[in-house]
Amino acid sequence: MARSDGQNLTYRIVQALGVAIVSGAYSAKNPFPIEADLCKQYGASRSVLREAVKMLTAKGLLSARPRQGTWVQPEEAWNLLDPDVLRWLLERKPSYALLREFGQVRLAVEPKAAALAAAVAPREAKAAIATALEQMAQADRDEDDPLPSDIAFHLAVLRASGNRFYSQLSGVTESALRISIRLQNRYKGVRRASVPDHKKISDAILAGDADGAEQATRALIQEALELINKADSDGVSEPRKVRRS
Amino acid sequence: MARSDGQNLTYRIVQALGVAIVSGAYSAKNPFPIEADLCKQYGASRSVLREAVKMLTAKGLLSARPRQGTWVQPEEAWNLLDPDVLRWLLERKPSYALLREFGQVRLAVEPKAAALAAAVAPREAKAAIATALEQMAQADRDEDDPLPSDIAFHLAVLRASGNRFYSQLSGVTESALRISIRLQNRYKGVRRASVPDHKKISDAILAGDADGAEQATRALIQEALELINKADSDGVSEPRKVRRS
DNA sequence: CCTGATTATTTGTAATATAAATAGGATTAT
DNA sequence: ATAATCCTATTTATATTACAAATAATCAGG
Repeated sequence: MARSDGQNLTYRIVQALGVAIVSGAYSAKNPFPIEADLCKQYGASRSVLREAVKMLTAKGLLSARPRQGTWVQPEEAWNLLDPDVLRWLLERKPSYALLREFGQVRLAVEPKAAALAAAVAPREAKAAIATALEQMAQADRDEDDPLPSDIAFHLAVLRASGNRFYSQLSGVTESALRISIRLQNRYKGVRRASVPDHKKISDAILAGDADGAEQATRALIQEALELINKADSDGVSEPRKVRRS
Repeated sequence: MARSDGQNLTYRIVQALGVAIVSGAYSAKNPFPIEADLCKQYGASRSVLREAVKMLTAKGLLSARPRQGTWVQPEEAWNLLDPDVLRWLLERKPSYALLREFGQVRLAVEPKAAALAAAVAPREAKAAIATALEQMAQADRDEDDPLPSDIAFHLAVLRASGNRFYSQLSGVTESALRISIRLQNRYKGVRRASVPDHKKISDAILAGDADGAEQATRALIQEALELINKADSDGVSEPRKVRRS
């Protein structure tokens, strides 16, 4: 697994420490503990603990030096685009600021991905988009939760772009979408998935209409972004923590 | 250090293995070695070697299971947006495909970053952009290498956007820009830094003209991207490996 | 007060032992 | 013969201990 699930002790510690770090649990008055103390705290051997710390170091969260200890890196050094890091941040410390910033990324990227998908995606990739749309419509009719198919739709578009960096973003988009859409639900009440808006995108991509796909996607995400800004300025309570999956 | 420089044994092994992995050194006929063999190969203890492997696992390059061994993840799982991973890829295995894909990312992101910078950047951040432009002009006059100031300019714009994800991208943009601009040099002959094009961007940002900044940036990157495509279809030799910094 | 040696602390590296997981082969029952 | 089960070998996971290296803090001597 690429993700840090709870399969073994090391990954459990990575998860626990990662969450604690991005939640701001460590600071000047509560510095990051030394190895020995963390071993005691988690009941783990030095080997395991050091491996966990090294994984967090690889994600830009920590840094270490002999005698100086191990410390939390400044936030600018964190690999925000690492799926684990972004997930920890969004699940434990969701903020309108972060949602807005990620919304801006989506607004920059997804319309271009849709345009590329329209222009160059192979038949199967386009089919995956159509399938996600169909499931979304189905969920809408049955008044099921549209979230999974909504997410699947956006990921399918990113993947269909054929751009590896965009595909890569699907990993982090998944977390962000989950939080964003939950916010929309709470703000607008029971969610009616905007099937027609998504259908416009899908139709344009299937028809090979790059411009149309780009504009339709931009409109959709612009709306989501505006909702975030509106909820923020209206002072709607910050999006709540989410249960771990 | 967030980057894997050669400070200690673990990081040297991370670097060596990371490069080997992204270069495709391991495959079905040459599977990733078991711990014991890697220890011998690098003359390191199991602790050090395991910590290095864990760091590469955190970057999505490796995965491991008891009895099954450690193996290289499929390329889709690699954290392409990890600065180390992208640097290894671009330095060791630069391809037009990857440069084009990263160019598409820049084309999506940088114009929006410039627009944001024009709209919201504080005075110091704008000043940093102006300074980079000035150094670029200076280098141009003195026929010095314009590369460092060119890079500094783009990073300053990304940072001035105030969007943490865009700032984050500056880490990976640095590697990609270095390769891209080298390519332009070889293709167009001695490079004359396009100071006027960058000045347009800087002026618009300083004037708070978001649309102007966006369009000027788009034009600049579009040109760079077209050059990559042109060099590719003209069959110009693939960009060469770069010495390690 | 400064300078340089000393010490103490923390991470870095090494070596070894045992546990857990599991692919693949051997065994047994039907 | 086939299927289910057990066994075994291999590889990573975890634990423990020891020592090395780096360096901040302390102390001694001028």
